[in-house]
Amino acid sequence: MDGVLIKNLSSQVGSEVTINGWLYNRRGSGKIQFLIIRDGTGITQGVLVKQEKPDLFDTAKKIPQESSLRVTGVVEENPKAPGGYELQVNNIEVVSEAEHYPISLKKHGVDFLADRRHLWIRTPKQSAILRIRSEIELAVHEFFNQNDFIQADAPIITPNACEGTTTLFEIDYHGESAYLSQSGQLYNEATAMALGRVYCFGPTFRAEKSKTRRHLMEFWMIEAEAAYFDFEDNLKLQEEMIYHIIQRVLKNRRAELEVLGRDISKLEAVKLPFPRLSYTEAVELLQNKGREFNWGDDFGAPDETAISEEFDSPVFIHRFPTAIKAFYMKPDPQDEKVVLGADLIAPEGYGEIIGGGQRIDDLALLEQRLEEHKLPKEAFEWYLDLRRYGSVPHSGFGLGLERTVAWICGLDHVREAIPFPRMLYCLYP
RNA sequence: UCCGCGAUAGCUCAAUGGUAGAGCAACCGGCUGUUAACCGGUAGGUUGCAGGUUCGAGUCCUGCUCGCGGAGCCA
Repeated sequence: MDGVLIKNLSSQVGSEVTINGWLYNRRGSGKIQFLIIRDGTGITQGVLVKQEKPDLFDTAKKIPQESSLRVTGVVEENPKAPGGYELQVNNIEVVSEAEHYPISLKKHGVDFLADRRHLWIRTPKQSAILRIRSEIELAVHEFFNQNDFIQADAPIITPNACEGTTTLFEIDYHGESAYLSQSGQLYNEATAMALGRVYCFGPTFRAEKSKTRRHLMEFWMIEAEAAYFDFEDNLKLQEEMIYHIIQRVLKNRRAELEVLGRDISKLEAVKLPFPRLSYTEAVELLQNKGREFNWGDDFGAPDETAISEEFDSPVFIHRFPTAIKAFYMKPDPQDEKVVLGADLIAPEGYGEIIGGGQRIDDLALLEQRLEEHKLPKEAFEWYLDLRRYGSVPHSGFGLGLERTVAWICGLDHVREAIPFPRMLYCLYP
């Protein structure tokens, strides 16, 4: 259909255009009214003066909130208008008159809005978040493409657990037990041995009964894996990717960040290289801040927040005790008590957004680890093959998309970082 | 699974154990540049469910249901 996007109105001043959109709100008096119109790219207003077009004025006055309409008018610049431009309306075609809309523009609670998520996403803040999410996804693809990574997606339905420890969603696979993927990493290691540098991007499922602002049952993860990448290569890749994402969002989605009221200076403060803290140094930092923490414990959310407070950029915590990390993590040759793994902690208390590290490339050690973790060796035979046939040093990581979106947008809960969040006991809509 | 908090009009919230109320939304009317517009009026209730205490319970007690926040686990 013919039409101009609201975001492009600035180039149409003086000409008559049609906007295909929805009626977001209406303001005005008995003699003049302002139709607030949204189209997914932005918000503008149509102006109607009763004296000039009495019939159209009365018709417009009766159009209910969220009706779909095509508004034709002449574009004018006006600093009072949302977005700086407005339409002197000449015609309105109501595409579909809406029933009484359940979401008013006033204050609502989260429960109420979450139950109507399919409508909530029409509001300026929610749609701004989803536009930023899309920008982040584009930035990721662009970054990997520029760095010679091939997208090779991992399966969603898997025969066994990758790490074996977390709870999985079980499904009936034609009479056989199967599970929804909780990580594509093991498959990434296989594709990396085929393609060199790979990444996968898709939904991931965790059935843990987690009930916090950082957890979803279904979330999207970007996982990269590269052959002949050592631990340091991997950290460098991660920080450059995050930096690239931030720069692209700052460049292309500044207006959306402003809609969200995000403190943009916090994002501009992110600088390369990111600080690196060994686990042991992080423990000392926590102890110096007066927190009770013993070497060998894993960090809780409040610990991560306490560490991130010390830095403007995301901070790497590396070389964790072997006992608290996954079976495939490569031990540090300098100190066998720790592994070459690192978490990236986002600033402002947003917690871990990346987990990654160098993988064990030695067959015997990997077999020993599977035994120690009491994992069924048969299920991992194909994975062990990767060490039998041309094993190489390799490293990778996984980035949680929703946590990244929440951090960049300054959200207080990851549920707003995805169009339709799947949370504990929350499966609708 | 554990700890804490909550459930009153469509929504957001009030109401010492003593007649359930306001703002917004809806509906009617007014207003010539609005910015979650504003002003006047109308209508709107099995106070989450089931028991109990009391002359009297939205309010106190017990159980249940649902929701929220946090912990653990993790991205």
